[in-house]
Amino acid sequence: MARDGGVIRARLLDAGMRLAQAGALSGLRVDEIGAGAGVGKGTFYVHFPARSAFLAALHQRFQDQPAVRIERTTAETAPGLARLRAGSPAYPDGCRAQSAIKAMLLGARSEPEIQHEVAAQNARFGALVGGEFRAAGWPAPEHAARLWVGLVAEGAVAEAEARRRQPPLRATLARYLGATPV
Amino acid sequence: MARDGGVIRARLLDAGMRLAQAGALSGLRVDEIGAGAGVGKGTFYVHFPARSAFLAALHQRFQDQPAVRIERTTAETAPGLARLRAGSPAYPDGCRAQSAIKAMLLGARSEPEIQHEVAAQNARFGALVGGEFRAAGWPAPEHAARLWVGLVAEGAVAEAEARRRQPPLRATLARYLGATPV
DNA sequence: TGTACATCAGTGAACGCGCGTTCACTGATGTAC
DNA sequence: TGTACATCAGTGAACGCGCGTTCACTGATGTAC
Repeated sequence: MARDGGVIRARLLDAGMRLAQAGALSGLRVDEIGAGAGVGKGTFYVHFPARSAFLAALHQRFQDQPAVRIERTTAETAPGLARLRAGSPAYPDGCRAQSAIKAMLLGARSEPEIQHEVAAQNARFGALVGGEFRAAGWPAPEHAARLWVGLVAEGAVAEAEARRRQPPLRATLARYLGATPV
Repeated sequence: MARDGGVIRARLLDAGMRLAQAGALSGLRVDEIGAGAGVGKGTFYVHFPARSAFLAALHQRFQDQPAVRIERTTAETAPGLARLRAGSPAYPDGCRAQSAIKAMLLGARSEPEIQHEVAAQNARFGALVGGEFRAAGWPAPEHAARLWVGLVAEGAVAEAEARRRQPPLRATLARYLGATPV
């Protein structure tokens, strides 16, 4: 594992993502994950102490992608609603490049085994967004942030179901922020 | 069952709600439900053909309460954003009276066994809300409606976690609709 | 009123299966001399 | 270069447990005569 740079571990995670496209996180089976990665069932436990740790790693890996994308997009914008408007499309874009969105965004929060990790992730994200609302002078920035995160996630799920970008949906998102496009 | 007016069936559903407070829907065990209702495990199958049917009934029963409440609240308001503003607090209020909100609102959509029923419920709700946005002249009323439903649900979950009404959160919800309170 | 019989909700032990986890083993790779 | 040994990722059969579902039985209630 140290020697091969984590190739098999990565392949297991890849397989997990692929399988999560089809169903919920709770539907992932250890042996299917192994089979999907082209390794035996026992190999799974060489790389992960338990199924729940795998789920947590999978979720983390999923969230990394939109997070990185948002950072890159907004690095040079000043805090405030403008930055939210600039950064929010990055979230569905970052998700859309991945396949298991619905399982991740809908299922993860209610998966008891990883609820804690997921909540932590969301809180970190919420804190970031809260800063923007505070800079914009909204009266209850934490609440606004929480709702906004939920809104963006819902939008991402909708795009995932439609299987393509939905500009009117993104415009509607922006409108919720207070912009009123024609 | 016909004779007793469905008392035991109701007690099973009550027990299900009570148990769903603690964990996810997927955590509900048939024998625990029976025990919670004070009946034997086998009795469960006298009243429900399978566990999945029970989950669907539970979710339906949960959604009925906010639905009724919204109808009652908005019956005499004209269509449009005003009606959304008037009706939306009814949703968290209707949920808050119940205990299993998080399981219902977060978990149900990703529970493969009842996904279909849940989606149907949401669609019905979304169509209703879509009418308001259309009346208000929003450019993409279906998208707005879907996002709004998600937003209200997220707000209800947040209130459930806080275990009390959150007026600033509700004000923030209203603000997303375009009102800009001081 | 009393007796025999039918019905059916309720019961919980037993069944069966799926699946996460373990473990003794294999064989490839690295190291010492 | 060759030999012996150590290490450790990979393997899959076997284990064990939890849990949904079944089923033969009980006993209360209703009905016929």
